[in-house]
Amino acid sequence: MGRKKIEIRKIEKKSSLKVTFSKRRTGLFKKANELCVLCSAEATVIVFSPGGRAFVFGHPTADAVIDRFLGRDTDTSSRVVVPAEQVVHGQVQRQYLEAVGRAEVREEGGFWWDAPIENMGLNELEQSREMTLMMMMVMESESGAGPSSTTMVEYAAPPQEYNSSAVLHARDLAAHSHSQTAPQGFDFGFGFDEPRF
Amino acid sequence: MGRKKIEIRKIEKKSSLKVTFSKRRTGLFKKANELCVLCSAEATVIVFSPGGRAFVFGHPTADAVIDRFLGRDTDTSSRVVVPAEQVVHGQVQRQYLEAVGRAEVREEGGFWWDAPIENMGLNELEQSREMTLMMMMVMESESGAGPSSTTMVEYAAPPQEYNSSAVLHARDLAAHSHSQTAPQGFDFGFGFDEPRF
DNA sequence: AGGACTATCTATAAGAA
DNA sequence: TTTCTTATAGATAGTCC
Repeated sequence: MGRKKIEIRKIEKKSSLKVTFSKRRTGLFKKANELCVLCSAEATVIVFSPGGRAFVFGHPTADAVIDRFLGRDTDTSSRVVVPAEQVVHGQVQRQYLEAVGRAEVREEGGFWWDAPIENMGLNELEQSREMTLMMMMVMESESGAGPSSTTMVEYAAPPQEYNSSAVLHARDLAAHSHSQTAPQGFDFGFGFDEPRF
Repeated sequence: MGRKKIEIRKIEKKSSLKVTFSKRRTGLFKKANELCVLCSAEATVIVFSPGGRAFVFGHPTADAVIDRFLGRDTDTSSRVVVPAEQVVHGQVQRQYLEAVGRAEVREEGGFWWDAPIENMGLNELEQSREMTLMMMMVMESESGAGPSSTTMVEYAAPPQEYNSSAVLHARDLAAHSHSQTAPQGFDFGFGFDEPRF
């Protein structure tokens, strides 16, 4: 899709690889976003660069999950990469967080699934339990149990390299939703009698 | 990208939505795959259709994780959607599972991370712990600790609607790898002294 | 690292099988 | 609902900032 056709095989040239990784990662997230909006689907994408940095598109839940495994505290931030606008379409509420520089922002209402994310200071076992719950919530949110929120976040890979002065956490961003109330049940546009897809 | 430009907003026409979802999901997975191969990156994509069915592209780990949350046993199968070929590129070994009808296949060597996946019959808490470990392994595998395997799998959404006669689990498929031994460390083509990406 | 700029290549909307 | 076809919209390789 460029000046020249390329084979799909590892790019050996270091500089090209970086550029391509960046461009295609952005493209992948954009595609994921379009799929979500067009089809009222729920997509979560996690990409690890060869250097070990995690880039995430998806639920704030995935957001928190990654944080945990990077050994971060909730107040530790990660750099927001994408959403320049927030959109709410159809009956499945969907919102995009918008980066607002380093401004401090608090959520207006917050989602029902945000609560457990804020519980810090758990022991290892409890954290595991919590993650399980979070994962389940991801699944449940799709079942029509709650609103849906999508965001794209870039995570600095090694905690020790974390630079708090240049990053912003998704959870600290304002959620410019038109409505944060849970929709009264989803209308997917087709019945459940039919074979699901 | 078709005969006509479309707005990125919820498709109301039921039939169009289905077709678009299917096409774009496939396209998204393809893009994820290309990103992985081109850049030695590690991508995991989970898409929930509006009907609640989960489609996954990524590690067999993600595979197992999803299984767990769908309340399935390891021996429960899911339908393989994609990989028509297996590929091994560069120094980061990457392999694609190939669907072989309903034939029963066993892994030749299996990966180091497959072991915990086979441990069934755990209590809820242990399962959580296990999942935690699996998630961590996903992270670690990117750090150069082990080989990398990618597969695309479609999961029937509700366990109760699971139809064992028409599906095939990725873990039951033959891994046509040229080599299943762990690579002697990864060469990402650039040093770690430099800023990671 | 990200943008900007094209020439090209690729994904896909529509429609029909 | 997977496939094929074709016209187009969109993504991106190469290159310069």
